[in-house]
Amino acid sequence: MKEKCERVNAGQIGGMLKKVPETESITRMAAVFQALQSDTRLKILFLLRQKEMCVCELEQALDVTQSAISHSLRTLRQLDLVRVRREGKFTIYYIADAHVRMLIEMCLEHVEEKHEH
Amino acid sequence: MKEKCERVNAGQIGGMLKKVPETESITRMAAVFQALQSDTRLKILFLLRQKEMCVCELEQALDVTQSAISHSLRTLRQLDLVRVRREGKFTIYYIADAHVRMLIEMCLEHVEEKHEH
DNA sequence: TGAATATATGAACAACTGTTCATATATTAA
DNA sequence: TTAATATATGAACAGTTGTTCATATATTCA
Repeated sequence: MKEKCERVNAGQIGGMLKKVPETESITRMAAVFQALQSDTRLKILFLLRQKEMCVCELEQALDVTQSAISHSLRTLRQLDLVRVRREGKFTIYYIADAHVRMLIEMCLEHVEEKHEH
Repeated sequence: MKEKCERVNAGQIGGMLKKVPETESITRMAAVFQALQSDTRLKILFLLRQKEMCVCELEQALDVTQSAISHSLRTLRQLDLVRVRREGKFTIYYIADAHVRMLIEMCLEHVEEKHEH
């Protein structure tokens, strides 16, 4: 650690660093936000927020290939942002939990608020 | 639109699509999540959550160059996730608003919950 | 069984991102 | 003024991502 700026209080900063989540959590969070960073995946979540859906329904709703949707769903699934249920030959996807709903709603509020004036 | 899967109800899907935020909002959200997807920027936010800080303090706390921090801060600033205030020769950064705090807290809860069992 | 439908996966490529290095600008103090 | 400190910016490169295409697997129904 270099001691440069007069505002720096090394002890205080040390204390603050302890309150930053551990690297593993940060990396996991980065992965979650990274999954939420694609237009396609966001649209999928805003659809699933209204009703659980199978892949073909999503395919009908979105303007990308079935392959792209499937890849997107896998990403969301791996981070437990959506969950799956088999129903005969259909695979039904749905939003995992309230956190996920909150995340996209908070973010939507944030971006819409900024453009109202 | 192709009409394939027997579960698809084109009318219903049309109605659901209307409730998906408009493309501009989605794109803006994607940009916000994209900004939150980097370890460095997340650490910055978890530090700023505790106390507003100048760039050198962040430099002291994080293990990246001043340039990298400055670039990261610009990204966060452009999306109104953090705001700036000049104080003499220092530039003080702070979390923009409650939405941002919520976003990182929701995500942290999500990832920590998943690893407790 | 076999054909049809539904979904998943791997490869490949263009596009994008984060970092560092080098340098520019802004502010203060001398 | 000039020197020192604080911050910002542009270029460039390695690494990562999202999509499509081609193909594989799984389930149902005849």
